[in-house]
Amino acid sequence: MRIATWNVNSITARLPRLLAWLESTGTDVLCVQETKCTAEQFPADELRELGYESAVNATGRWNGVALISRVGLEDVVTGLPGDPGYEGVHEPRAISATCGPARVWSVYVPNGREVDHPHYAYKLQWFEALKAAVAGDAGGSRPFAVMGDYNVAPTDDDVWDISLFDGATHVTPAERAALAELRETGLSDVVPRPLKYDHPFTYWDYRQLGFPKNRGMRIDLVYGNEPFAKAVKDSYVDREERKGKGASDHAPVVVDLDV
DNA sequence: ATGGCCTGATCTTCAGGA
Repeated sequence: MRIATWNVNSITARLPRLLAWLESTGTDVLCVQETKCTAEQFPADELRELGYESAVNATGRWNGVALISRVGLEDVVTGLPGDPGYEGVHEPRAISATCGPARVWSVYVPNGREVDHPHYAYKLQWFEALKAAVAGDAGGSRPFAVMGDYNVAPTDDDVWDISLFDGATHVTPAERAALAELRETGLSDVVPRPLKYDHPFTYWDYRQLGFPKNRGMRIDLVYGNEPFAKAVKDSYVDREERKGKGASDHAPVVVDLDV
């Protein structure tokens, strides 16, 4: 089974690329982030024509997550149980379902903006709720993974130049501690291989030739439990999809499972 | 080419992204 995660930065703007990519890669299950659409605008019909079911948690121009599957989509849970909310709003940042042999989450962790911004405290609270919500399945015997845009670079090597991140979000000890606590529920970081250069970055800023200069970050992560991790045969970042006009600023992370 | 983003909505300017 081929499973992947991809922050598409608007599923409406990305639709032609998304459909072509699903067909060319033969992906069975895709976790999507930043749909940037309402539930009504979500392209369920176009996906169904390709043979995919979909489940979506989206409310408009910001955030939004989805699961797309051609191997089953059952027991959908929309949203994050215990979600702390931001300014009184429960944003669409999580959805989970059973897709064939695996239980899967698609998550879009809050950005945090600045370390002293309320959004950063929200980010850490959101991680706490995520940990509590996934702990049971993480320790279970069924293949299970939390996949998505974590908005945290796990190590200094996961950004192109750590010296440029002094005081910035995405690399702070508190954010990395949140990742470590999440792993302690029984999850491990399924690190993909890069298709070029020496590090599997998954995001490159649109600005200042970030992609051609490989000024990237690895912030799109696959956290799998032991049965999931044992089934991994290959994993890679599809940087080809970051190329050219009409690309998202994130590349898909693909995982091939022997399940 | 010596400087260079993209998205959708509040829609010709903005917030947000990371």
